Amino acid sequence: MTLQQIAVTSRSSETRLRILAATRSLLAMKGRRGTTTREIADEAGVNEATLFRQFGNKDALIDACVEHYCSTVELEELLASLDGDLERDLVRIAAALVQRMENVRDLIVMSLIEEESQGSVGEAAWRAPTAIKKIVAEHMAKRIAAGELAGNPLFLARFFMGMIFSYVMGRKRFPEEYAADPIAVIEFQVGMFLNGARKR
Amino acid sequence: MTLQQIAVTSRSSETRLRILAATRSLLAMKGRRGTTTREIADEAGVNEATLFRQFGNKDALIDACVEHYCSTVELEELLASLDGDLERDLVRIAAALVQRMENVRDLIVMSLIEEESQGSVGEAAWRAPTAIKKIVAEHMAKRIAAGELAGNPLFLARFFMGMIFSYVMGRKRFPEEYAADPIAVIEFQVGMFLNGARKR
DNA sequence: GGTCAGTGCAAGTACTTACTTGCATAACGC
DNA sequence: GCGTTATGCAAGTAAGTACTTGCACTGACC
Repeated sequence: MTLQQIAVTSRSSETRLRILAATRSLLAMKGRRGTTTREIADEAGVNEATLFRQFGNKDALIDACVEHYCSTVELEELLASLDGDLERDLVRIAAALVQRMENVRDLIVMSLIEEESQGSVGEAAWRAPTAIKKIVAEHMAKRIAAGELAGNPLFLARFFMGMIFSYVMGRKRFPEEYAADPIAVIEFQVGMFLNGARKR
Repeated sequence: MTLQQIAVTSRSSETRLRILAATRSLLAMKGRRGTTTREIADEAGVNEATLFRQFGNKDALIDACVEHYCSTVELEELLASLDGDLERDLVRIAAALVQRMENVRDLIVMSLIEEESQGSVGEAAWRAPTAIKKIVAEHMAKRIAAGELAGNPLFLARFFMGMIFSYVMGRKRFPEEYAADPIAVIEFQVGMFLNGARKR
């Protein structure tokens, strides 16, 4: 690869990013079929032909978009931030989960539509959340072993994840109801969860 | 209206039902834009022209479909089935919520897509669930007043609803994970909720 | 038997949309 | 200045899609 090619690639990769961003936002609003390539090009401030020259066709573009925004997340920092205090740890995990889920919220919704759930969206959208869910399950298992919590670690993890999931979706669909401080809501939810699962 | 018209109407109303059913199932799979009138007609075993003669245009058809499947639910029998036992009542409410939400699950998902949430789907899909949510909130208020539960009735109702919501969605998206007996899951969830909210 | 609404059928219209293509131009490294 | 590469522009193609229309048929009612 010559120096020229490198420079050229960097120019083109910038337009690629703009196209991906436009695709993403339109996809969230209108869905796969509702989004037209012309709209994407306009939103990205790019000619429609450029879009096809870069990605080949619409499907490949959407695949690239999904992959780009669902790249595997580094979760080491999350794990590193846990300090052993049950409630504090769960709040931190919940906060991370809320953040990652909101990042790909629209893609998650798309993955719930039957047609999309078989495509690339279905798997990719849940990558970060399921990774965190695994962490949660392991955490639960430890705490159960330590006698702090009671129940099945997988069930608890699912419950925990569902709690966050419904919060993220609720905030999107009913913003006026969920106007409260997110931290406070997270703490309330974790509190409910902890009371519910704590061994008594 | 002559007797002939009545008979005719009953014939046409049967085809209307078939069209509505077809619309619904395709809508769930492919979304508003992804569903074509030709597909609907084929699925309903009806000529495409009939579809337009009956409903005028595609939008009106979809509106009619949504309205038809989101008709207000009679909740008296639910209220009547409550007997004052906190846990048993909550299980019954949860079961009703699961059932109604699953009935309109696809429409609920559609209502989460930005474009649809302004249309007729957005409001109609949540009719039954919000009606039940109101019941839940009143129930919670009573139990809080009675000193059995602690917290804000609205928050509790939201939490309760979110719990069920995530279960219904989870069952759709990850059927293998949620293969367990629904009743058992509901009881588990209600148990978690109760422990979480119970005054201590 | 005659009437009439509801439907099937086939063809057609107007529009959108994914995708292409040929050419001019701008950016960049040499 | 020169070649290469990415892009803009404009026009076009092929397919799909919402919706229409005219005609023939059926089946219930009078």
